[in-house]
Amino acid sequence: MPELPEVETIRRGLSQFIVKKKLTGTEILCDKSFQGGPVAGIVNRVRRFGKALIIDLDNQKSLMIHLRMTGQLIYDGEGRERYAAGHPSDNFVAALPNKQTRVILHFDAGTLYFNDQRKFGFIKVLPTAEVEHDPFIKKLAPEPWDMSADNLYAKLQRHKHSCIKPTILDQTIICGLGNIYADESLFQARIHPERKCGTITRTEVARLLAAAKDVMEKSITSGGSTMATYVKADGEKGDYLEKFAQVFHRDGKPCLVCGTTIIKFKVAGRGTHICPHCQRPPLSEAEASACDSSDKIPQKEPTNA
DNA sequence: CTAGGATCCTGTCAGC
DNA sequence: TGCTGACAGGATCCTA
Repeated sequence: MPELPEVETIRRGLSQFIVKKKLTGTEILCDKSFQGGPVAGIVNRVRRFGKALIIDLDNQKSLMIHLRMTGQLIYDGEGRERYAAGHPSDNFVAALPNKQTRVILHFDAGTLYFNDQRKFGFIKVLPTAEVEHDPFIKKLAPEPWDMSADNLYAKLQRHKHSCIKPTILDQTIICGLGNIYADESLFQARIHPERKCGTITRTEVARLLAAAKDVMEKSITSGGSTMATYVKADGEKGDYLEKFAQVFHRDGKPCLVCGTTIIKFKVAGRGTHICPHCQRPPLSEAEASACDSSDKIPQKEPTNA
């Protein structure tokens, strides 16, 4: 799915097109993709909590939308405009609804299609007052901009035996990072994704937090990333990967910092990209126990040729 | 409590 | 061409 920058890009785009418009009804093409009863009303605003999008109506009802891995939102204006976010494919120009359309939201002056290939995403109707008490929303950690390095360090200490990468993908630890930005942040902070959280120094945590903010800010500024899958809410392709990605999907290519070949491997089941020179591998148990200097960053020389 | 793996679902792509 | 297995920008559930 889109990560935080993509969802924020979608939020900004969608706000322009549906705020003040009237949602007149819904068509559910896939029961799994929609929770709740019939809904209608004027759109007051479009909010975002982490990677979840919230459309508030003027009658105390809200729609919560989570795109997960393959969701996309396509807004058809009054004939001319089509604004899309999510899986670009041909859905942006093809006739809708199509095979992947799960829910259709009818507005008085347009139509919003929720497409989702893998059906992991969903739209849920709930009272506006309950949005912030929703189990998913409630559990979300602060976003990097609202979190101190000390706070993050303390949280990582509670998972000291876990690898750093899957831990920062946990939205209850830090909110907003997904697979791309986790890889990019770790690269920028020069931290190997398999380092145990307990070995990450305060200095490194500060660097990681700064990197997370930096890569996501840059992506939001450029309108979100694209991997042939995600485009801006106005249908233009975001170009984060081309412009800013240092490691993601660059395996086999030279590191832009040192020239070492970027490699891809799996960490906790997720595809992971690193520069093996810039991101030194973690120490082995034996090496770690031989090193008792706590202010020293435990790293060893790269082993790649 | 943490840690790791399986799982939801469909489509695409590489390799026979 | 057709088949098969691997994989995919997320998050939850189950087990140890």
